[in-house]
Amino acid sequence: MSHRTAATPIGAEYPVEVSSPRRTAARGRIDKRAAILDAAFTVFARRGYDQACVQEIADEAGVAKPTVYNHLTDKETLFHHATETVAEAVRTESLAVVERLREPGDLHVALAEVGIGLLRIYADDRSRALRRLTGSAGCAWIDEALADRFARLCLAGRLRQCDPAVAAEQFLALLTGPWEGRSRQESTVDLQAIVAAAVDTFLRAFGG
Amino acid sequence: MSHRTAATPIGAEYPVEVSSPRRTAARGRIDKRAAILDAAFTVFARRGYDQACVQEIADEAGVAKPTVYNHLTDKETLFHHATETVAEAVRTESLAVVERLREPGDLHVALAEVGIGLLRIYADDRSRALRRLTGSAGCAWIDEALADRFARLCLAGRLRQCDPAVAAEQFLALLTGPWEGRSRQESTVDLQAIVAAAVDTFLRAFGG
Amino acid sequence: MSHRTAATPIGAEYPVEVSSPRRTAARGRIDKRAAILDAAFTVFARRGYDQACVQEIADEAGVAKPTVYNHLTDKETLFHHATETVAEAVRTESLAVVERLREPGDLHVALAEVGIGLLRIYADDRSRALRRLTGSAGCAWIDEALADRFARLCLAGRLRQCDPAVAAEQFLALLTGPWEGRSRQESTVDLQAIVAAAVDTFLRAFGG
Amino acid sequence: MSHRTAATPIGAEYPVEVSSPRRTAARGRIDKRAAILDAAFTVFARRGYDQACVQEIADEAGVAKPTVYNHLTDKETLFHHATETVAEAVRTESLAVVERLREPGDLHVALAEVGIGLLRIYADDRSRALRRLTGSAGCAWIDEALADRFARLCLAGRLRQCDPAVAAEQFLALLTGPWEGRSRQESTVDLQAIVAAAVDTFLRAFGG
DNA sequence: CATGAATGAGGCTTCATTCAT
DNA sequence: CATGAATGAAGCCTCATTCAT
Repeated sequence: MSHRTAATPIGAEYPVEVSSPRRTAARGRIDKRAAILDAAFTVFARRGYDQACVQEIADEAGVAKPTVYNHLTDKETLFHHATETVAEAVRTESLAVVERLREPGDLHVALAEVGIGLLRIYADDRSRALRRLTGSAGCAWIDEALADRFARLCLAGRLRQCDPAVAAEQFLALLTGPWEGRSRQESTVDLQAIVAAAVDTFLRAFGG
Repeated sequence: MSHRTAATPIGAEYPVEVSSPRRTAARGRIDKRAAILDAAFTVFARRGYDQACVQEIADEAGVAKPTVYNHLTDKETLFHHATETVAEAVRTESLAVVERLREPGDLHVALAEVGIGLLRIYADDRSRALRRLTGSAGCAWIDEALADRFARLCLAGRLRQCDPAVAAEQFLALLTGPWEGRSRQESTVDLQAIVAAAVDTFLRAFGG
Repeated sequence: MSHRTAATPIGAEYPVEVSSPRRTAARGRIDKRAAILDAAFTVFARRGYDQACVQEIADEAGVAKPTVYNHLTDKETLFHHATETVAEAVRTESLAVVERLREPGDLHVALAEVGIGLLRIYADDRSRALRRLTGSAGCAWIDEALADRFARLCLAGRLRQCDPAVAAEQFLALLTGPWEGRSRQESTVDLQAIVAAAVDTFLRAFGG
Repeated sequence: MSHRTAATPIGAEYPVEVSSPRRTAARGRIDKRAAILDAAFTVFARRGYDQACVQEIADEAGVAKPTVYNHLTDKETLFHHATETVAEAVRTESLAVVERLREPGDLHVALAEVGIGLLRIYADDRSRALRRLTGSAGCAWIDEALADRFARLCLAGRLRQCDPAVAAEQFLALLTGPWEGRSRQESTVDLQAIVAAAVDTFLRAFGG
C-alpha cells in the first residue's frame, strides 16, 4: 500500500517525522490511542488534512482502520485531537522559554536566549506543520506571557515606558517575520543571526 | 447545487468574494477565461484546494464543467493560473506602494503611508486567501524593493548605517506580525495603530 | 440498472455466459474474488473492454463497485486476470485433448477425436470471447504440443517424413479456418463435417 | 494536442498508416470527405473504435471537428463508411488475384502465385486492421470466387474430384492459419515459405 | 459550408465509514 | 476490542455532439 508518494501536491506539507517509537504499536495497551494520535499528526503533517487518508494513518500507527475509529470517532475528531496534542506541547515549551525572562541578568543576553529558544520552537518541523494545518500564522499564545514579563521589566526600568503588549508582539514579530521570509528561500536559516538582529532592534527601540 | 455550505471544514478558508461582474457570463468572448480564473480563485479561497470542486467553480463562473477544462487543462493548472493571476496583482500593488519611498519628505509620514498601504494590501481578503492557498506566510516579494529604498535612505543619512535587507524584513515584520496576532482574535483590527507602532519602533531603531 | 442493453455496438462481442452460480454472492468468502473475475469475464465478453463498465461488472458479481477495486486494482488489472484465468483453462483443456495422440490406435480415428475436441474448445463461447478480447486470432499454445505428437508419429512411420511444426500448424488451420468462415454465415456449424474434411485432407497430404 | 500516445491500451491495435496525401486537406473540394474517411480509418486502426476520438480524426484529416459531423453524421456512421471503403478495396484486390486461376498453366505455379497474392493482401496492415476493427477473422469474400475456380479445375481434371467449396476454404485456411500463428511470434514472417507449404499440402491432397 | 466554443452524460477511481467476525 | 471486507457518496476528467459565427 503506497499512498501515492508522488510529488507534493498543491498546498502540500513538508515531510515531518514527529516522534520516535511508532510502529511498535500497543506497548502497554492504553497508549494505542497515543500511537494513533501520533501517527495521525505525522500523516496530517505529511499530506495536509484532505489528502491524508485514514488508511495511511492506520498503517502508520500499525493498527487496522476500524481501530482508529474505535478510539477516535471521526477523521475530524482525529484531526482536532492530534493537532491539539501537539499544540499543547508547543505552548508548554514556549511558555517555559519565556519564563527565563523572570530574572534576567544581562537583558541583552536574556532576550537573546529567549529569542533563540522561541525561534527554535517556531522553526521546528512539528510547530511549522501545526501552523500549516491549523492555518494559524503566528504564535499568539505567548504574546500574553511575554507581555507580562515586559511589563515587569518596564516597571523595573530595564525597558523604557511602553505598552508591554505592543512590545511583546513586536519582539515576536522581529523573530518570526524574518525567519518566514528567509526560510522561503534558503533551506538552512541562521537562527542566531535573526535573533541577534531582532534583539538589537528591539533594544534600540525599547531599551531603558 | 449544494456544494455543502456547511460549517467551514478543517483548515478551511474564509469566504472571499473576489471581483464583481461574475455570473454575467460571456460578456465579450475573450474574458470567459478570465471569468473562470476569477471564479476559480473565489472558490479556492472559499474552500481550499482540495475541498474546492471543479463543478462549483464552473457554477460560480456560470459555465459548464467541460468549459473549464477547455480553457485550463487541469484542476492543478487551474489553481496555478488562478493564484498566479492574483499574486501578480498583489505584487504590482505592493511595489507601487513602496515606490512612494523614492522621494520622501518627512520620513515618519512617508513610512506611515507606505506602512498603511502595504498592510491594507496584506490584510485584504484576496491577499490573505492567496497566502493561505499557496502556503506562503510572508510577503517576500517586496523585501527586495523595500531594501533598495532603505539602502538609498541610509546613504542619504535619513536612516542610520545598517543592513538595508535586515531593515526591510524587520519593517515588514513589524507590520504584518502584529496584524496576524490581532486578526486572530479581533474581527476588526485597527491597522492605523499597528502601523503607528511599527513606524515608531522602526524609527527608534533605525532613525538617522 | 440499464447498462444500455441496446443493439450490440461497434466491434461488439457475442453474449457469453461463463459460469453458473453467480449472483449468489459470497458463498464462502474467498470466492468473492473468483465471482468478480467471473463476472468480469462475462461482461468483458458481452461488451468488449472499452464498453464494459466496472459498475456493470460489480452488478453482475452482486457486489458494490468499490469491492471490485478492493480485490483487483484496476480495470486493466481486472481485465488481465479475468482473461488470463479463462486462457489458462482453455490451454489446459486443449493440451489434454492433444494428449490423446500419444498412443493412437487407428490414426484416422484418433485425429478425428482430437480434431473434434480441439474444435469444440475453439468454437466454445468462452474461447471465442477470449480470442476477441485479447485480439489473438489463433491457438498458438497447442502448436508446440501438437508438433511433438506429430514428430513421434513421423518417427513411428505413421506419418510421412515432414516438418512436424508445419504439419501441426496446418492441421490446426484446417480445423479452425473453415470454422471461422462458416460461423460467420451460418448460426449453427457442423463441426463433425469440418473435422472430417480436415482429417481427410491432412491424411492425404501427410499419411505415412 | 497529443491524444495520449501512451503504451497501447488493452486490445489495442497496431499502428497503421493507410494512405498518403493526408493533411493536404481540401484539394479540390469534393475529396474532403475522402480525406476524412481516410483519416478515420487510420485513427480507428491506431486506437480501436472506442479509444478513437473524433477530435483526433479531425486533426488527422486536417479539418475541424464539426466538419467531420457535416460530412458523416455519427461516429458510428463514420466507422461504417471508413471500414467499408477499405473493405471494398481489399475485396477488389483479392478477387483480382483469384482471377489468375482462370487459365493456369502449371497449376503448382499458379496456386503459388495466387497464394502469395492473397497472403500479401491478408498480411497487409490495412487488411489486418480491418479484420480487427470488424472482428472478422477470415476472408470469407473470396471463398466463393475461389470455389468457382476450383470447380472448373476439377472438371478439367486438374484437381481430383472434390467439393470445391471445401477445397477453397481449406486452401485459404492453409495460407492464413499458419500466418496468424507465426505473426504472433515473429515480427517478420516468411510469406513465401508459408505459401510453398500450403500449396504443397493442398496439391498432395487435391492434386488430380 | 467550416469553425471555435460549449455542454450533457458518463466512466474510473478514492475514501470515510460501517458490518460481521 | 481489533480486524477484514464492503459500501455510498463524490470528484476529476473525457468525449460525442451541437450552437452561433
